[in-house]
Amino acid sequence: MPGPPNAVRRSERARSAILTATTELIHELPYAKLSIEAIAARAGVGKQTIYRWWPSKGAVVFDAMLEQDSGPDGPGLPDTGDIRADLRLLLRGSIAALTEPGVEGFLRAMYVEIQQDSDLGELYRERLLRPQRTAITRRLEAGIQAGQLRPDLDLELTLDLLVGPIQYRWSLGVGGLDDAYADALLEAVMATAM
Amino acid sequence: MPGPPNAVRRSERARSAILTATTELIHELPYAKLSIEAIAARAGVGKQTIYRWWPSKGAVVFDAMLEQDSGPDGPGLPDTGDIRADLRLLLRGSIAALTEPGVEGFLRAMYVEIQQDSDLGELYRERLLRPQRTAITRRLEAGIQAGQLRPDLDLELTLDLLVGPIQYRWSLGVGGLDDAYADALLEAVMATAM
Amino acid sequence: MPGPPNAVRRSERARSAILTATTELIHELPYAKLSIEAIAARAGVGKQTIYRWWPSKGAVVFDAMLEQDSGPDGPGLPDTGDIRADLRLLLRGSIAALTEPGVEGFLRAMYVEIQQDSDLGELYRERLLRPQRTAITRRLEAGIQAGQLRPDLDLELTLDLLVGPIQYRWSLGVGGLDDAYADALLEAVMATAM
Amino acid sequence: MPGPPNAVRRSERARSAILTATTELIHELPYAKLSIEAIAARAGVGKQTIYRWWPSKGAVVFDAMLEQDSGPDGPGLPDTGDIRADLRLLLRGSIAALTEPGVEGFLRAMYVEIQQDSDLGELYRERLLRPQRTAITRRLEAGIQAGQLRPDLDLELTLDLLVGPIQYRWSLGVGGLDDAYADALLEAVMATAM
DNA sequence: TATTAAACGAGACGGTACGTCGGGTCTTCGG
DNA sequence: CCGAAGACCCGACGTACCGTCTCGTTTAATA
Repeated sequence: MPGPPNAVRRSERARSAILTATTELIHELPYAKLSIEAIAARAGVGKQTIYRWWPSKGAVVFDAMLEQDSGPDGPGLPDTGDIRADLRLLLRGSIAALTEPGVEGFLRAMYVEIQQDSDLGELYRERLLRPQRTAITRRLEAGIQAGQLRPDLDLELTLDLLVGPIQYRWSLGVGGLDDAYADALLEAVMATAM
Repeated sequence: MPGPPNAVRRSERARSAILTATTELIHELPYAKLSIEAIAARAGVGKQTIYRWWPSKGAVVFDAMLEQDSGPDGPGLPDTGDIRADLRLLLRGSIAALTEPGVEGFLRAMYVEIQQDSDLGELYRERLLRPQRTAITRRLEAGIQAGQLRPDLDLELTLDLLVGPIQYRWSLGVGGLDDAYADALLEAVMATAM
Repeated sequence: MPGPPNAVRRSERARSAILTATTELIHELPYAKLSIEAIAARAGVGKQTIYRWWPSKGAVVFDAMLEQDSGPDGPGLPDTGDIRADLRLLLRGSIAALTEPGVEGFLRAMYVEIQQDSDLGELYRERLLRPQRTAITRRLEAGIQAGQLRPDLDLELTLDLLVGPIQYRWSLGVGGLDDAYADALLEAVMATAM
Repeated sequence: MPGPPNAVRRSERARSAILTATTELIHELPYAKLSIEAIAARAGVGKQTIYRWWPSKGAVVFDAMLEQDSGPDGPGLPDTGDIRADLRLLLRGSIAALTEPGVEGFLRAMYVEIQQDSDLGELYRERLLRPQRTAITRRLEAGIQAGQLRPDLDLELTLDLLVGPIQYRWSLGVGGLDDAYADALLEAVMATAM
C-alpha cells in the first residue's frame, strides 16, 4: 500500500519545473488542450510525480497560479485615507488584471474547474477569494471608522456590489470592461454606501 | 468535400432524441463525464448524426438547454406597475433558478464551455443573455416612465448591479444565496436608482 | 418488399459510369482504399444504384475487369500448328499481363476477394478461369492430335504445370518473372509432355 | 514526438495474449470481420498496445501464425535417402496443411494482406517462404549428390513445378487437391528431373 | 401523348471500426 | 524511497464507410 508521499523528500526541482511548465502552457494553449502529459513532458518529469503531489490538473493549475502572484488583485489594498480613491484603484486594477494575458488564462481555467470540482472550488475560495474579500472588508471598515461610509453598511453586500458586476461581465464575455465602467460602478455603489 | 448538410432532410426524431438524451445525462452525470458517445448511445443515434449538426459538445448542451426553457428567468418579466415588487420577483426567481437541479447542471456546463469556446460564448450571449438583459432593461425603462426610478438612471449599470452579485456568488460557490440576500441586494440597488 | 430490380429499366449510363469509375480508381488507389462511396461519387451515381445491381464491392470490380478485357490472356489461344511456339506465346503473354499495370491491380483485387468470398470465387472460376483453362486444354488436345504431345498426357496436370508456377510466383511476389523464366518453364513441361 | 517504444519493457503477457486472441479469432471469424478492436477486447488489452508493437493488422496475424508453427510445412524436410518418397511426403503434407482448418485461415489471411502490403509481403517471403524454399532446395541438392536427380537440374524451377500447381489450385479454389493429385504431380516433375 | 411506376441522384441515418490522444496506474531502473 | 521514464488498460475522440432508408426527379414502358 503506498500511503501518502513523504513531503520531506520531495524534489523542489521537480515541483517548480512542473509549475513553470504549467504556467508556460497555460499561456500557449487553450485550456482544453492542456494535458497532464504535456505538463510532464515540458517539465521533464514523470507523470507519476505530478499525480503523487496533486489530485487533479486543476490543482496543479491552481498552484501554478498562486506561484505567479497571490491572485488577481493581490491580498493587500492601499489605505490612503481616501476610500473613494482606494476603491477606484481596486476596481480599475481588477479589470486590468482580468484582461492581462498573464492572468486571464489562469482565471478562465479556474472558472472551468470550479464549476466541476467542488474540492477545488473550496480551495480557491479559501486561498484566493476569502483573503481578497477580507482585505476589501477591512478597507471598508476603515472607511466607516473614518466617517467616510455609513456605519450600518452591509459590508458583504457592498463588496458583492463592487466586485460582482465586473466578474459577471468578465465571466460571460459581456465586454465593456474599462476604467470608465469601473468609475461608474464605483459611483453607484458609493451612492448607497455613504 | 462534403459541404454543409441539407437541413430539409434532417430527422426530427434524431434531433429531439439527441437533445432529450443530453438533458437526461446532464442531470445524471457530472459534466466532465458527459461524452458525445454517451449521448449518441442514449439517443440511439450514430455519432456522425451529432457531428453533422453540432460543432461541439457544448453546442449540443446549449441547444438541449434552450429546448428545456428559454433560460434561467425566461425572456419575460412581469410588469405589475410596482417596480420594487417586480424586481424582487426577478431576483428571487434568478436565485431559485440557479439552485434548481434541472437548471444548475446546464448553467454550470455553459459556464465551463463559455470560458473555452468564444463562438459558443457569442451564441450564449445572443440567444440567452441579450434577451434577458433586454427584458430587464425594458422593465426599468417602464419604471422610469412611471416615475418610480430616476430618469437619468444608467440602465446597463443598474442591470449589472442587480444581476452581477448573484451570478458572481453562484459561479464561485460563495453561498448565501437566498431570498434574504435577494431582498437586501434589491434594497441597495433601489437606493441608488430612485 | 422491394423484390428484384427490373433489369429492363436499368440505366446503361449509370452502369458504365460505375464500371469506368471503378477502373479508374483501381488504377489510382491501393485496393484497400477503394470504397463503394468513392466509386459512387466518381461515377456521379447514388450508392443505392450500386447496391441495387451488385452484391459486393468485389462483384463490381470483377465486372469492371471483365469490361476491360476478358481476362489475363483472353479466352482465345493461337493455333499455329506449332505447340511449343503457341505455348511460349501463352506463357510469355501471361507474365506480361500479370505485370501490366492496367491488369495487375484488378487481379490483385480479385485475389483478395476470392480468399474471402466464395461466391465471388465461384464466379471468377466460371467466367474467367474455366474459359482460360478450356482454351488451353483444347490447344493441348490439338497438339496430341498433331502428334506433338503424348497421347496419354494428363491435360489438367500439364495445364497446372504451365500456369501454376507463374501464378504462384506472382501472387507471392517471388519475382523473377520474365521471358527467360517462361521459356525455361515451357521446356521443363514439354520434356514431360512429349 | 514519441519515438520507438522500448522493447525491453514490453509486456510479455500482453504480447502473448494478443497473439492467442488473434489465433482464436482467425479460427472463429471470416478474415474480413477480424478487427484490431476485437483482438484487443479478446486479449484484454488496450488498442494502443497493439498499435505500439505492430504496424498493421496483417503484421499481427503474421506473428500469430509464426507463433503457431513455423509455416505450412515447417522448415524441415526429411531425408530418408529416397528422394521420391521424401518429396511425396512434402507434397501430400503441403496439401494437408493447406486444407487443415488451423492453417487455412491464416494462409488465406496472409494471401489477402500480401496482395495489398508489400512490406508484409517481403516479411512473409523472408520469414516463411525463403526458409521453406531453401529446405526443399537442400533436399534436391542431396538428391543430385545421391545420383537420384539430374546433376544439371534447375533447382528453382523444379521447386516451382512442385509447389506452384498446388498453391495455384488452392489460392484460386480450383479444387481437386488430394493425395492422388500430389502423386501425379510428383511423377510428372520426377520425369523431368531424373 | 399522357400516365405511372421504376430507377435514379442525393444524402441522412444507425452502426462498426479506425487510428490517436490522454487519463490514471503500474513497473523498472538510477540516484 | 523519490523521481524519470514510459508501458499498460481504458474511454473517448472525430473520421471514414458500411449498407439501408427516404426523398424528390428523371425516364421509359404502357395505356
